[in-house]
Amino acid sequence: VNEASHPFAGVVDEVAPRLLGMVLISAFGGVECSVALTEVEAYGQADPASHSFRGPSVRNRTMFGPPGHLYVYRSYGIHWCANVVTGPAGEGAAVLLRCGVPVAGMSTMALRRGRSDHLADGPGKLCQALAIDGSHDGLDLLDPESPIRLAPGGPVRSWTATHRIGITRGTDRPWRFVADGSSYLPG
DNA sequence: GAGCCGATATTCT
DNA sequence: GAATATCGGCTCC
Repeated sequence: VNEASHPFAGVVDEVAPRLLGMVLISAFGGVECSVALTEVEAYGQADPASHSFRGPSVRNRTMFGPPGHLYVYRSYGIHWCANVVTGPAGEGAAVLLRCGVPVAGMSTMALRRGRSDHLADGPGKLCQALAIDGSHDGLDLLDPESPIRLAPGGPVRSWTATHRIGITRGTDRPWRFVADGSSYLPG
């Protein structure tokens, strides 16, 4: 499969909304948990808000790898955050997965979260519910053998683009994408 | 619900 | 030393 035909090889802010409605699945210990993505954010090349802005480093090197792979980083020293790498290898772009609605494995996700609501309505919570951590950085999300993968989901009718959350630079870019409709709202 | 704040690891100045 | 792509507990309403 050449890079140009890869589903996530395009420009990050065009790929990002296409992730809405897709199902992120984790399978550990024979238990499959999944969420349908409802909120994502694009982080691109020459983007001062992006981890890739200052070039490759030990932390962000996965961002500069091929598209469709999982980039996981630690946020505020406490939480894990998951991203889908986009664009051709070498570009350094990725989409942060901010929110999803539970699809399967709810009881396991509730155990991991220590509560039965608000299972994946935030980037750190989403990773905790799916048991995603730094050891999973670099996994190929489109590999059927991968314990963490992406699958097509129900269609998202429409989405809204707004400013990104929790950043202080590059705030002008409307690169946060939220699926419209009550069943897809964060929270 | 909104607003404040501490926890904590890694990067950057 | 300061900042950070967050969260949960706490106070107030």
